[in-house]
Amino acid sequence: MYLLIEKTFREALTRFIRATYAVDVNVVTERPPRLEMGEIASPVCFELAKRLKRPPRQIAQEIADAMNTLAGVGGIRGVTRCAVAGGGYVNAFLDRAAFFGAACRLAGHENVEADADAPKAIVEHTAINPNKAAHIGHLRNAAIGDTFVRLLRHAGHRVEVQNYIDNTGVQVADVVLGFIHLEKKSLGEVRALAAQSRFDYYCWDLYARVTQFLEEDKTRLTLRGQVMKEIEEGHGPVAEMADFISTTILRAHLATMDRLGIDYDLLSRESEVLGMKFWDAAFQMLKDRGAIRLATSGKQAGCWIMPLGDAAESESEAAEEGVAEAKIIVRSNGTVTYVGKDIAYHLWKFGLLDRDFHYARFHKHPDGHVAWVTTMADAEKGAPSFGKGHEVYNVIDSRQKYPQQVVREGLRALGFAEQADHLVHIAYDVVGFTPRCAAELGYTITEEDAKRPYIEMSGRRGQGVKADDLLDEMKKHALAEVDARHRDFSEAERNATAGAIAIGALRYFLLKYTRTAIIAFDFKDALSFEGETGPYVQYAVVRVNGILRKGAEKNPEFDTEDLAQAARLEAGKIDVTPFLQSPNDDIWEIVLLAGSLGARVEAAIAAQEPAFVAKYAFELAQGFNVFYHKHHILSEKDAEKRVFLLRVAQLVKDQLVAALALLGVTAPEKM
RNA sequence: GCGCCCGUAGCUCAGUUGGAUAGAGCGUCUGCCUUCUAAGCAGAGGGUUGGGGGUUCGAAUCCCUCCGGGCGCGCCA
Repeated sequence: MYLLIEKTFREALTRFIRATYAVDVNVVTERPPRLEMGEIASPVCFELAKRLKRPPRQIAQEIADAMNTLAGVGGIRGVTRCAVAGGGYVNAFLDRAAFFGAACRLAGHENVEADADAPKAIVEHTAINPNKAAHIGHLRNAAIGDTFVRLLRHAGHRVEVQNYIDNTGVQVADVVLGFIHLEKKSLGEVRALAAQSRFDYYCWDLYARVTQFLEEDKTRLTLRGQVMKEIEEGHGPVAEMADFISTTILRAHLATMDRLGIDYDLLSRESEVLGMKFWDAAFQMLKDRGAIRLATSGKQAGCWIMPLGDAAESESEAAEEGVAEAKIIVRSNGTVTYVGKDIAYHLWKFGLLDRDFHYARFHKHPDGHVAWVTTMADAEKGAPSFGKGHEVYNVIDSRQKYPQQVVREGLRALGFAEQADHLVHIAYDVVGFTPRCAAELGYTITEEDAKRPYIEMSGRRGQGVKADDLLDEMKKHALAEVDARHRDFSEAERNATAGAIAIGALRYFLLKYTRTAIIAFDFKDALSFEGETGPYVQYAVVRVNGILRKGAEKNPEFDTEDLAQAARLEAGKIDVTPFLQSPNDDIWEIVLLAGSLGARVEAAIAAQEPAFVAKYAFELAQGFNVFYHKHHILSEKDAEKRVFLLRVAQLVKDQLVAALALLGVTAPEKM
């Protein structure tokens, strides 16, 4: 609601300024520091003052006067008047009653449905190597990605969610190596093991052992080389074991993500990127379009290289100095590098490659949604049209920034400038431990590590908090709290409530930090259900539930009267203006905030920053708690005010539920 | 060496394209449950926005410089 009025106000200012002063300025708006100064402010006159060489206040007065005439005849919908403030701000005051009515009508229906033929956004996230259990660093990736998907869908975008599975890389090979050389297990024995234990946890430990095994004696790396070669050939017992491991662990990852409500449309696997020869097609394109060239001298002789940035202009100098300024795409032995494969894959994502995968159904999410997988086998019928994205968002940690840039440059070099501009890297920083937390978990840390602000999680070394362990721990914690409060709950209620709280706490914890913040994980922070946490927000919803429930239960005699009053309120027969102008504006404050979800979602999408929405949910819950303590709804004597307060509570609840849904969190009925 | 990110209250972090008096949470201290759930609320205390310059009517935000921390730059994936 706020978003709409803000936009209208901005447009009115822009039009007026262009018509009157014949200048084009970017009109920005913001919230004034205090409500009595209005709800929208624009500092545009400071900029105009410079250009017109006139005092800002004078211009502001002219604009405000003009806007008032406009507003008076309904020129700016939702705005009652404008005024000059401070040194030259133009402030707008909203029609509070109209805002309230519109916000109530819109609440819960703000999301726009996407057209089936609208441009598609592809979001890739999660992408965990399928050789060990997921840890909370992986969870941060998935939570950011999943929330971003929800934001895009809320705003009416068509979205396809992909999870890239590197099932042929060293990480899987290392676990295969572990089973064969350290444990001397056959495929049959590995299968049996997987059937009777948590396979992803088992591999977690084995992977760490393999890492150590290889570090102890570098000559053992030849074993890895052998395993990788056999995996790449795609048949034989080693390849079969690799496939079994990666597939089993992928299922474990999906089960973990299902606990958090994270869905995928497509699981695209490296094995098919290789098997379908995407690279061959891309290689031809790169050569045809002159994006890469064969180096004939210097260190990179024999490699196919892609000049980068400045190197493109000064390549001869670089060659003379023997400096490697270009990115190697194909090695001198003819094998393709990681970026090469990634360029090929991104050509497919944008629908620029004349090849496609075969698809098969792989997994059914709890909500019934089917995740498809790429396959070398015959295609199953009924697959949606995958790929051909208009925009591509990759949620990958910030260390991958350089390779992502190279892929973008590759697209540009191929002449796909528009696609290159539409390839967005949603970078986030890692999750580490506080040194204290690492020590608690029993990891040996050096003295140097102890002084660091955080210690990195490492699947390779087997150091990390496993996602399922943390979720279990949080649920246990939540269950204890539920038990202490609600002895009357059934077993099913206890579980459902504790589960919702655990997910709320975990997802909020992962999303409240902005992407550039390094999360130093500590159980104390993560397990907290007080203050700026998911449960705090859920609790506000529960409070509204309580009011609505009690209102109906305890006062049946109220009921008929309130129903009649509520009907009058919806019909606009009750003048709510006095309620929204109470001496200190406190009710208006919460109504205004409740009507601002759309504006926050837009900002979150523009900045690709899910934390904005988490922050909003917390602020709204906080605002409600203040309102809740100040206005006792059910004991309010004035029937008109009572139904009004009740409607405000309902409005806040609707918006809290909507904001939580964007974060992938639900609120229980009671907690 | 080159490039990117970060430095804000005791701790952990916000601060939307430069805007009005820099905000939360945690922790500390003081109050509030016989009225809708205290997973809550009210209040107190806590700041040279790493230092120094500059641009601007206006800087936590932009530029320069220094200090401190992190990451990336491979014929690894």
